[in-house]
Amino acid sequence: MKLATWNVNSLNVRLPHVLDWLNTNQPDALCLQETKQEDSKFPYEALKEIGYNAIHNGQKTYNGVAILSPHALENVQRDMPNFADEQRRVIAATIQGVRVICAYVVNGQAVDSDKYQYKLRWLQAFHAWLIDELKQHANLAVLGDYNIAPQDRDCHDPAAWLGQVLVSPPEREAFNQLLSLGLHDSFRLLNNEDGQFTWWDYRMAGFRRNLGMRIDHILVSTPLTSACTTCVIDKAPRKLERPSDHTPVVLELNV
DNA sequence: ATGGCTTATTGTATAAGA
Repeated sequence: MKLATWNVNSLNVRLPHVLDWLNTNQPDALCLQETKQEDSKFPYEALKEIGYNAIHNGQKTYNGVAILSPHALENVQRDMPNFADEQRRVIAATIQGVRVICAYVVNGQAVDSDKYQYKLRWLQAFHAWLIDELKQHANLAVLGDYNIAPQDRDCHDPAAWLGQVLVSPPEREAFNQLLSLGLHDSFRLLNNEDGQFTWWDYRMAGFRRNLGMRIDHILVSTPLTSACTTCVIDKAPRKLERPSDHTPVVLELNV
């Protein structure tokens, strides 16, 4: 089974890249974030033409998450049941016996902002909800844009970013609290290299200079860890014309 | 040097992302 996550920064703009990537990589599930469109605009037909079913939890302009799969998407959940939120950031489904959660975690903007407080509250609710999900699903994968670089080696310049949003201690603590539930950063199960990033700023030639952050993650429950075979960051889509600022993370499992 | 790009909006500048 191949699972992937990709913040596309507008599915309307990125649809050609997504269709090409699906055709080339043939994942069993692709989780998208920042579709930035209402459900009525979602390209169900174009995806169906290449053999992909889709579920979407969208809104105009901001946020929006989707799961694409050639298989049946069962037991679909939109939004966290324990957290009333206007922002469409969560969708989940069971695919071939694996519970797949797609999440777009709050950015937080700046540590002294209301959005940062919302981010911490959101992560607290996410933690509580994942306790329930883990009780129900032994095989659980939580994919998405976490907007947290877990360690200094996941940031191109820890000194410049010290204490800032994406790396601040409370955010990292919230991430570690998710790991404490019995979830595992699949990339770090299989790759110990520094300087491995999933997002690069559009400005300052960030990608060319590898000025990035590793903020997109695939967490897996303990029963899935021994099944993980490879986890790679696919930088190819970031090199295309008019790319998303994020690039896909891809996990292969023997299930 | 708090910007640099990119996206969406019913816009002609602003907000947001990270």
